[in-house]
Amino acid sequence: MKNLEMLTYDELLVEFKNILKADGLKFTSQREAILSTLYENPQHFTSENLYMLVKQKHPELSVGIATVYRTLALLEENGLVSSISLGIQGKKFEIANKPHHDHLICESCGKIVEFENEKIEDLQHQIAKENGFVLTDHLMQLYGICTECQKNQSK
Amino acid sequence: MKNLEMLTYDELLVEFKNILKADGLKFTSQREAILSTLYENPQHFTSENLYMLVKQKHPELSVGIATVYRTLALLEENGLVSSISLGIQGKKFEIANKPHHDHLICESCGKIVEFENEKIEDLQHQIAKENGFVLTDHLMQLYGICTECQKNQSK
DNA sequence: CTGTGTGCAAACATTTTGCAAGCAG
DNA sequence: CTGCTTGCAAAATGTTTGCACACAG
Repeated sequence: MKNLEMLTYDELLVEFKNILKADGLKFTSQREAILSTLYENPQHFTSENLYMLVKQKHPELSVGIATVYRTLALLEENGLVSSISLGIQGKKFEIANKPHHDHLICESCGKIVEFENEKIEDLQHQIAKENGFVLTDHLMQLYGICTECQKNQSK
Repeated sequence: MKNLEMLTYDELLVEFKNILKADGLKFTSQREAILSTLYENPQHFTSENLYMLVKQKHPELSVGIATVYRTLALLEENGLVSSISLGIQGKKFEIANKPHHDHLICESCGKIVEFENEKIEDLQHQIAKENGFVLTDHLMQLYGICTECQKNQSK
């Protein structure tokens, strides 16, 4: 697969259209609305959040929640979005046009900070190797209390 | 909290009873059945799996799925079981009487291998610190294909 | 006895699916 | 035109809750 890091929206769109064409699928206004909303809001969305925002940004389209689910699944299968599953906050999605990274999550306010660390990635590959696994993916989430919430708690 | 690593079942039971007493809760045969089933089967259970196994092992009790959920929540709050949430496989629980570890998961057969790596833990703390977080917990899951599934796939 | 714990069924939240109509190619 | 895509509502899934009875302390 092409390297998706730091694509512009137009490049992302072309990439999406290519994927659709390759699979005999169609480019629809709903699919574009979902992709553009994800691109313009590089946050972490639940399906519900995204559904709301897409409706708000594209009131002319009648987008159903089912389409959001179906499109997210399609985008995720093709690597255009990635998801993390947080415990109580549910599953969240984000556009995958940035370098691989992991998440640091504030247990108090829900804030998500992204980070990358090559040393850890190396160690992960080493661990997989030691256990005879071929590594395909990984998930690392650090939970803690952010600076601001630490202050608020001590009040 | 007391260090729960490598407790015998009797020690674990005492620990559980102490927690119950401290909270004004009661020790019931259902709660014991669930705890002992978890202890005797140090695997990773979904709520449903555990429910089935408890019923099978204790046919004299009529244990409901609601009790399994309630007891798992109680045990997890008190650190006697821990859970990981796998994407499609759902949330899984395991008894927490062993040292902290993370999981290496085969995407083909679902096998789960446990591992621990101090270097990674150190790096995680360092990352949290750099971002002003106080780390309370973390989750790391490596996904890959295990040795056996690699063989089967190449057939 | 008192109040917690229980199973059951209903309620819930989230996600998936069947369907007939819409529309991209 | 063809058949993929859509919204809708129904269904399925996983989890929680209200309730009346059971039972631990």
